[in-house]
Amino acid sequence: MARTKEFDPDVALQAALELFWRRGYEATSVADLVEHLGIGRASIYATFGGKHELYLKSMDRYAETTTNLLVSTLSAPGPALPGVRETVRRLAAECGDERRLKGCLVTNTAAELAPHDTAAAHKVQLSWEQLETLLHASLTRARAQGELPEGRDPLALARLLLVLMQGARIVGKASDDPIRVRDALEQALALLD
Amino acid sequence: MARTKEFDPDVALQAALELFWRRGYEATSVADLVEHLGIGRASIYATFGGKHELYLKSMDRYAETTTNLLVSTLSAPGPALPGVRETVRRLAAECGDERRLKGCLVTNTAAELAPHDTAAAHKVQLSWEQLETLLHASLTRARAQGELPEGRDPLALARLLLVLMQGARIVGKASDDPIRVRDALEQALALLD
DNA sequence: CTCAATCTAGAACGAGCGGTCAAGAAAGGG
DNA sequence: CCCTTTCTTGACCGCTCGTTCTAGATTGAG
Repeated sequence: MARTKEFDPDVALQAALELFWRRGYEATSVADLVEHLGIGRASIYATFGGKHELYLKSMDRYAETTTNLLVSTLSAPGPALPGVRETVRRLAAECGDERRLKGCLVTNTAAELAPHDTAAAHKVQLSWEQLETLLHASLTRARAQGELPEGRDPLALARLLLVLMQGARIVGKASDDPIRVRDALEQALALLD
Repeated sequence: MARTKEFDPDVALQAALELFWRRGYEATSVADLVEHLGIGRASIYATFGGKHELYLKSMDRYAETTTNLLVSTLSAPGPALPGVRETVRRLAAECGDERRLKGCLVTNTAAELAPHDTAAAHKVQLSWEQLETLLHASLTRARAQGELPEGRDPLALARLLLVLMQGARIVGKASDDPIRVRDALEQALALLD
């Protein structure tokens, strides 16, 4: 048999995610990854295949985590709107502390890589499709349960929230005034009353 | 006297803006700039000072152009809301053709540079401040003229539009379905009725 | 104990980066 | 015509990038 790995690939992937999330793709060098993952250069290439593949795998890990959180928030029985509000308000809270600097990995990827990296762009589209679908489902349920006034379009509202959430991540990243983002998000939530 | 320049610095700056706008900061090399500006490497450094300074000057040029367009659209006499609607709908139109791939230089800068480039971050904040102020002014005028229903908060609405517009640029960049962005923007415009 | 397999550590690779410099060309006042 | 000044050209700098390779260490089956 062969020698056993001295590190946990899952832990290393999480560390890579943190780094890419905070600094972006181009600004993260392989040397940075070696330092923060605590494993050798060659081990990274043997385990993950290279910088670009590692980034894509980090995106997968990120999507799993956020989807799980999203599903559990939006799938509570009973009224559906509170889950939607909580999702939006959690975002507003993140834009109010230091987490805002990292933004959202999907949003960051859309801005930095999507125009010239089809694999990354595809993952971005999948993530947005999923978020839109989950919001659409919740809003449809809300309307069926009478939580949403007549005449509101659940799909269009879901798209509004989707686009607004991406904007909030971007604005939060470069604007140190959390009130601006909170105002915007609260205005959108007012559309649900 | 000395030899005269063989190129127009203004034209060169505009070409640099186009390149940075399309590809971003890191992905644009000095060699790319030499090729697209049609001037020598040393001329770039003598005229603009270097890649980073050239980027900041490109941001200034971009801000001038967009501010001029914005002001002229929002400053028509009479009703104020049509100008706001036109501004938002023009954005929706841009997200529907190939211009969506470039996004907005300010939004792109916020995503790529703001966390670790204070000079760029400052220019981003100025641009947003200006957009928010102009929208706020128009919405305030609209309410004073009775175009906006009672109970609407002009500043909060301006912030909603600001954040939403940034989101639209990002989503438009990586999503080839223009309906999604248009739905979102139209939903927001519905808040003005 | 042997051996094949798989790990780790780190040197080394070519390519590309942003930036600089030296040499020659153009312009116009004296 | 000369001379100072500023331009252009293109070679060149040191450095960092992502990736590969080599050498040696560790593993467990036979």
